[in-house]
Amino acid sequence: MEYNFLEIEKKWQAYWAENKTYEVSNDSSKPKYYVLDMFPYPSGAGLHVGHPLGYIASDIYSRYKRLKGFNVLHPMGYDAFGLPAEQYAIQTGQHPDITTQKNIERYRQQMDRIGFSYDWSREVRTCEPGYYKWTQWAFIKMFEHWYNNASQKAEPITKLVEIFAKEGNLNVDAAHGQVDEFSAEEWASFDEKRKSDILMQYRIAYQGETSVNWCPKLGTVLANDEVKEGISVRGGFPVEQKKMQQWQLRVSAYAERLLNDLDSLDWTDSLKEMQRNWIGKSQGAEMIFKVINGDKEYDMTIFTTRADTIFGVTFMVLAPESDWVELLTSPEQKEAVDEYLLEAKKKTERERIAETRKVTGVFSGSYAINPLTNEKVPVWISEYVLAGYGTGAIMAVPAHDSRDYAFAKRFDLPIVPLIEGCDISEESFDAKEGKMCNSGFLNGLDVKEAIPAAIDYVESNNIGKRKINYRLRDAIFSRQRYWGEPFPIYYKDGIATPLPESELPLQLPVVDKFLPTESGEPPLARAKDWTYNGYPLEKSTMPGFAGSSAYYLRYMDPQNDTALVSREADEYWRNVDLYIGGTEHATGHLIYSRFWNKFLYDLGYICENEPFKKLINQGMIQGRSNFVYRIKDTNTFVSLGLKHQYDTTEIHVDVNIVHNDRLDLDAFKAWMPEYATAEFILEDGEYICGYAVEKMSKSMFNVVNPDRICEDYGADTLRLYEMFLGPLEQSKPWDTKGIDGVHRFLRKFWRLYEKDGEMVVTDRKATPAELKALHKLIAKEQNDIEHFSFNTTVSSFMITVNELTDLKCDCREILEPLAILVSPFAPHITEELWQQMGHNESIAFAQFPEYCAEYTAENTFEYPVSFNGKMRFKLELPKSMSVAEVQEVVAANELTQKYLAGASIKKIIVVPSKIINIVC
RNA sequence: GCUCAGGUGGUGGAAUAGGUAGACACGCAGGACUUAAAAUCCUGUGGGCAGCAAUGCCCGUACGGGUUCGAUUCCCGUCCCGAGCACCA
Repeated sequence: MEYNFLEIEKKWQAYWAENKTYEVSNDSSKPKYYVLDMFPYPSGAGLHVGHPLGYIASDIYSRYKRLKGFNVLHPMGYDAFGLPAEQYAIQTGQHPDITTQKNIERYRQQMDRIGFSYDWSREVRTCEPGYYKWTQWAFIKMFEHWYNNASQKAEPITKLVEIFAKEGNLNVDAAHGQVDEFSAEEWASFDEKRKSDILMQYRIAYQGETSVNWCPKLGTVLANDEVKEGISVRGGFPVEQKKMQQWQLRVSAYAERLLNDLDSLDWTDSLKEMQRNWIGKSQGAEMIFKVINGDKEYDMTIFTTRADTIFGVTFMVLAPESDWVELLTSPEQKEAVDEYLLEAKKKTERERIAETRKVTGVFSGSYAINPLTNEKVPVWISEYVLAGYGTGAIMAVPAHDSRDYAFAKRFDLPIVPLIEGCDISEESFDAKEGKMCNSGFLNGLDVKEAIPAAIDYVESNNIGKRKINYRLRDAIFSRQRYWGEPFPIYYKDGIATPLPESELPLQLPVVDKFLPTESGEPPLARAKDWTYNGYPLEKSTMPGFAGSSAYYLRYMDPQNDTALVSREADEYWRNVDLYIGGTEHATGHLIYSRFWNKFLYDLGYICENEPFKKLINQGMIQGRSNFVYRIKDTNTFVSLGLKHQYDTTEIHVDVNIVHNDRLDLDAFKAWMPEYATAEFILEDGEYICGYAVEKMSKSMFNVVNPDRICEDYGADTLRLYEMFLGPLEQSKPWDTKGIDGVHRFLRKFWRLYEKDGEMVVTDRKATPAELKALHKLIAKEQNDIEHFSFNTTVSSFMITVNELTDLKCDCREILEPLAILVSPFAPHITEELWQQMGHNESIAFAQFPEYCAEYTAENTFEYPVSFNGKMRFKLELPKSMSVAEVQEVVAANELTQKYLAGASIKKIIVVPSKIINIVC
């Protein structure tokens, strides 16, 4: 019987579904292991071969862990709220729920076909009320808590109110927004609205005016990680800065913990580094400068990491959006400043980035007094200072900061060097090294000593204090969209109030259209009676990352309608042991999830401080596009090797009608009507296509659908081939060139068990050579899988099967464990073989550990013998021999004498089971 | 500009704590079976030199140095590709 993968795979997929083979219990005496994939957004295009890469790897690991005796939680679900479904709804009027359900169905079919061992009884969908109830619940909890810097955790807002009533806010060390100091008496005198406004500045989920990334084309605001180079990640539309009232999450309160706890995680260094950069901790000092506009005087605070350069300050710079601009613009300069601000405002974020190196600015007309030298320096306004970082104002030290230097050169401002012997004629000297000069009491100190010395001085003279700044911003949490979680918030006399928990979930209302209203309100304003007890409900919805921030907790206990996750379920599963997904979430989802997890941890709802212990970033699978070359103004196509003889146009051709870069001519003619009459200039009777590695996308005609691979080769071949392609973490183009080799392996594997249509598995004793082949594989496979080196594991399978074929192996003693070893990679074929051998219980795979223990390893080793590092011959010796014994044997060996050729041995280096080197 | 990860045959890639570089697979070439093809199987396949031959020798992991009996692996410098951040004071 031939290896009939279509029949086999259909049979076992049905069997697994019917027997609920992969459902997993929360109640088990086995140790737990939690393997998670980043759940997909179900897009209309379906899965392409790139998507399953990580899923196949996690499935292999899950199956492996089950074999090793773990109770494995391996769930899957859908990140179902999102922009594409809504954009589609706007265009077609089709409710996003309908398209989403349809896409999910398609995804499920595609995933089932690959033979994943997910426990589908635990599936979650972020757009279902039963799920988003808990997203809303968490939001209310964040609304009802504040972050206490003293205890380094979230605490109930009711406790804060008690403190305010007792002693005001003077001694409260909290993460907060703009608030003035007040006493207990003052607090008592405030009205409800004022109290509510103040508390809002402390809440972890809070509402406030902020400069946001506004995307006019999408009609919504976006988070920083949803914008790349001034363009929206989804859709690719320009983004501008706009001040708006928005819900936000005080992620910045957790900056220090998010940073510190990275050390405890088993993530790649590059990913941790990305998060460290995103959090962007910098230590420095805040300093107060007196600023004078005509006869008015103010104290202005700036932030610097280089307090030591205070003697070199020759001007100050404000961000154009800074509140100081209005206060410090002199009447004479008003016109020039207004003009500059207008220019700056007109530019989109993208233009500002593009003009990064173009120096612009305007003099405000005011002056600042250097608190150490009492020198008077001008205050300028320039785009190169960012409003959102530090205080939006800086002291400029052109000698030792490249940006200040460029500005000083452009506007002809003085430059005062502060480090002995530094050359600042061409560029600033930014390095933190050298001896200070021109710096009063700091003279002679090394820069590294001068920084703390300067800050000490500033602190003891009350002109500033030590300060740590983070680049991490609070997450903007409102979206002016329809297809997202509604906020469980209503406005009672203008005061934002959470719904009672019993009212959750607050379901997404019915609307007639999905566009914003004519007056610019979000789509929810179209809903009839969008109120609670007669009070208006919040009209914006939550962003995409809301639903994905805690989904891994929900899988632990997906049907629970009284808690996000029960205490028992959480204490059993704890957190994700292995998380596999793309690196594109490094500064989005992976920060928000860690924040969300830490918040719930602070409140005692869950027992682990970090959500994802180990994380692996699978590489992207790129497309491999093919090209044909049309001779200009004809319908004739010339093969790659001959195209230089003609003037041609390069045209993308569907990779599905190209095999090993050879074009299928008939399929090409049938592909599009305009090519029906195409003519070809061939080389050696074939049309050779050009190729390029590009992103896999419809427009490049390079999308390869996994269904098609399953159809032609089978799911097991697809699984093996995706792993064989190269290291998991590496990005690589999809190229079907090698898939035949992998498919050939599976057929060889099949033939090991079956000859001439019959199962040939005997009960004879295995030979030493057969046992050796198997043991090599067992040792290699365990080590490789633990290191996620799946590509080399597949190679080892091939080697072993080749060896056993040569040995004409037919004994159960070898073939039974071999099937088990291959099963995580190719589960369908191994189940079938297992069954045909007479083992009906597929669950018998659990015997794996016994098989490993039963066999002992080889006890001799073939040493390469080198002379001064050059390998000469091999020598087989028992592993149990001591180094001294080996040295003796080697010295006496006749081949040694031959290669010595009269020279004398200086020493013999023996590395057990590695090498023998003779130094002579 | 800063940070991180890389650079190995015609191709994808192996080499686990510094120990036989190129496993395995693709491709290519030759052969077996066949009327023929497909499928399958076998052999060869980094470069150079010598030899009828088995075989032997030399060079080779981006480039230049260093440490070592021995370096793809460790250290220093240069070049090149990729990713992330990008006026963060």
